[in-house]
Amino acid sequence: MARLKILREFTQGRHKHADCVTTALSVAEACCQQEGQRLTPLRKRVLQLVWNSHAPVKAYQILDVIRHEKSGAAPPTVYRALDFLQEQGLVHKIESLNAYVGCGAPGHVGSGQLLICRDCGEVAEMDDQEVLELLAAKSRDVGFEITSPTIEIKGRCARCRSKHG
Amino acid sequence: MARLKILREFTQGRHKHADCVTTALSVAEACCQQEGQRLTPLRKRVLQLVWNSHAPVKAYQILDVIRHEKSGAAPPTVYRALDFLQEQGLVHKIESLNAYVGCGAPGHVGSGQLLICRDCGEVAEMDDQEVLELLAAKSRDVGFEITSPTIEIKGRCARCRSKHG
DNA sequence: AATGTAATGTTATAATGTAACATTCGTTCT
DNA sequence: AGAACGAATGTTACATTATAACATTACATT
Repeated sequence: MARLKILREFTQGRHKHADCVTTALSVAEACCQQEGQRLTPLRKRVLQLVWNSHAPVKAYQILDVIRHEKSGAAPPTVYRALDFLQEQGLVHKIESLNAYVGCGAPGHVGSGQLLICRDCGEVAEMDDQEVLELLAAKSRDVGFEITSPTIEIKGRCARCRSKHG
Repeated sequence: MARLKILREFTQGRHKHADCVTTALSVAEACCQQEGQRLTPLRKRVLQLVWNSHAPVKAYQILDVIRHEKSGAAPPTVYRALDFLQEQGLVHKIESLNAYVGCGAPGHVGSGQLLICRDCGEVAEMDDQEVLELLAAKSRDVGFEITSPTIEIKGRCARCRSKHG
């Protein structure tokens, strides 16, 4: 089973979450630097709020926080930051939940496979070439050329399975 | 490339679309009959409206039509019908578009792979066991057990590719 | 400092979806 | 036939998600 990359793992029990956030932010800094993009304080703050949870975060949850920090924050404040972060591949939108998660490996826009645990709500991300290639091959059989697949898989993570049967 | 089933094809050029609709409706009749479910006139009409296009249809587009036919139609009128149709596997929701398409092979809830053409907007549906099995295997490697995958693939259909390069 | 673009602020509204309760319709039982 | 029950629909109100459009501010370059 080569080529299975994990971009974002489930937290198996406790972990030092501050580290996830710190890492994500410094990776983001580096990534934007490289691309000549500006990770402004607002964008950085939104990214931090997305990373504050291993479960998907909703735009209006972020807005609620930002409102307490900046008077005059409004939906576009948050959506624009999220759009930017998505373009940079720093966050993914989970379409089936209208919510957002941080991406563990930016530069890497919208191709991973998101694993969403129905019990604990956490989201992991795989990036598997075999899956993409198989999908591409099957699509080609129908004459279809893939530009961007959205793969969101609901199920149960290892920890929840071992916990309640 | 065994096991690749096509549940819903792209329309390659013209076709007698009335036939798609007629077939879908009678399949639905049979399917509900079998399951002891009631395909009421309202539900049937909504299904028909979903099938009227090979492109995804929005809930409020359906509502606009229904409003002209029944005074007092409101969002729940449509959403309830759509919920029922989804439960029966007669339509799929495309999460990334907030829109609906008819399913070519009911009884078959939420497992196909939707192919969405960025140019013409049409949607086809594959149901490929290999893809599902590969995803299941890869997920298992991470300890994850799939309950329901959402696979929505954007790209270009054969016809649009041959038409504009 | 002057200019131009990117980012953010601000107001308003559009688009999507659901909660909660009332009424009607169909079936079954007597 | 009539009563009684649950399923389906009607109805009102509102919650959630997202964008348009225009004004202002911040930043980089000249």
